[in-house]
Amino acid sequence: MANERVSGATVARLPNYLRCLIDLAANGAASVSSERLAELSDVNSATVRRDLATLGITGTRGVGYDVKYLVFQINAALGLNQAWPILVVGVGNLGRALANYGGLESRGFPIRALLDIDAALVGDVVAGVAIEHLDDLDAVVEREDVAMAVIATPAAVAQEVAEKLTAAGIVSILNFTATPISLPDEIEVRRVDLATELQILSFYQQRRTAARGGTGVPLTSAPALSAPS
Amino acid sequence: MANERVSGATVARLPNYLRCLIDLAANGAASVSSERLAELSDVNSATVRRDLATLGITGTRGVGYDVKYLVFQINAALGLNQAWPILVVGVGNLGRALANYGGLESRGFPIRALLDIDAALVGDVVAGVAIEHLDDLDAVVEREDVAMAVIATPAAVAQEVAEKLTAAGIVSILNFTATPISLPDEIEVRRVDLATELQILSFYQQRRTAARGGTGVPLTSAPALSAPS
DNA sequence: TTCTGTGAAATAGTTCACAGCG
DNA sequence: CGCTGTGAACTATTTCACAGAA
Repeated sequence: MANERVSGATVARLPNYLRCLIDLAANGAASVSSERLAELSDVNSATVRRDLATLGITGTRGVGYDVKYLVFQINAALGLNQAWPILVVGVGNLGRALANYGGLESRGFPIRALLDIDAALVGDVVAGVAIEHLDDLDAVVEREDVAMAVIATPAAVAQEVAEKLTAAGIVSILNFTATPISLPDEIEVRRVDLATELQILSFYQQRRTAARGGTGVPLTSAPALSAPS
Repeated sequence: MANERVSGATVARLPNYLRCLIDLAANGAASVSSERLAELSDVNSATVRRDLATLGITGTRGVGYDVKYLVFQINAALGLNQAWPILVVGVGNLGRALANYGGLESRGFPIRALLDIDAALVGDVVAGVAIEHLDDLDAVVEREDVAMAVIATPAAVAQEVAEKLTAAGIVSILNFTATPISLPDEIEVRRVDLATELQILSFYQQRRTAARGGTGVPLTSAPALSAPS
């Protein structure tokens, strides 16, 4: 296969390219220039060209890239030419939100199972999927042939759940809780945390406010620091 | 104020340091070495030292950093010495999940308002907050003095909602929909998209599978590409 | 002696700018 | 002629490694 070593930065941009390309295709565009795709994805056009070149994807000089081919190739690079069934552990509000959100199924990640430790929930059907008990994890993984899971439990049990998932054969985990989980290197984990995102926003917002002379916001400001030499 | 220019990479790590430090403090640790904090945060210790130095935070040679002081300083750097009230637009499953998730309130982001366009929802109370109509946005922003908002609507209306938020005076937005929104530079926006995260996981998973000789997974593999010279 | 603070080296990622293909 | 593909310059970020403070 053609891909050498694809940088993390490149990988992170691929889903965005894909989304833009799907829009373009829906609007009937047959080809697209790196310039245009760059504009839609909010990156530099050289970056687009280099990312694609890295994947071994080639365009036509003087014309651009074939939209359909590009979609196919990026899908292939991301491993999306097949659907990846997923399971969701934790059917609280968040788990339900995920189950009812059609965007996963439509983008190639059908939710095949919902698991919880609460026996009272077992058997309830959410978005067409019956909730099963976490104790049956092994059987579920085998039955549905899933390799990816989303953890939507309370943070306190995330690590424990992650270990069970790993033991059951899950190899990629999206952790939606506030605590990071640690697993062997061969398991791929990504964490998404709302509070983290808001805190980052807060940093920039605070800075902006400070730059404006601190109008309005009554910051309990830190004691002045002696700057290091 | 002591902060020169803090890199985005550094800012993104601060919430993680903070979480680790709060754990340490809860366990009674009075001081922490960069080595230990690095280990907990899964980064290199030199990175920790440099990040802190960038913020003007200084430790004690031979000892480490004072945990409580560090928490205070990072909080200050992130602008978290005050609470940032937020509002959530879109009270579907996701909006409800956010409203019921205590992790935001406890980390300094109390949800002060829930807005929706569906008149049938207006007046319902979710997690102690009454749903209001999006048309009343201006009044709500003024009344609650909020500067940050989370968009949890269907993707199709995200852009429109974002513009209304901006017009109403919101300056930081967390976009939880699949489509990016574009706004003037002075508005800070972050997008979190589930499918994007899963696609990134998929890339690494596919690669791992391929490396193992493709056992099991029946990938519709792309036609072999001629590698560029 | 331990652990910070930081020059300097190394690595990663972006962008320019242009030769050259279609 | 327009646009790709890519050397080479540039910028950002990480990491090493060590002088020096407590």
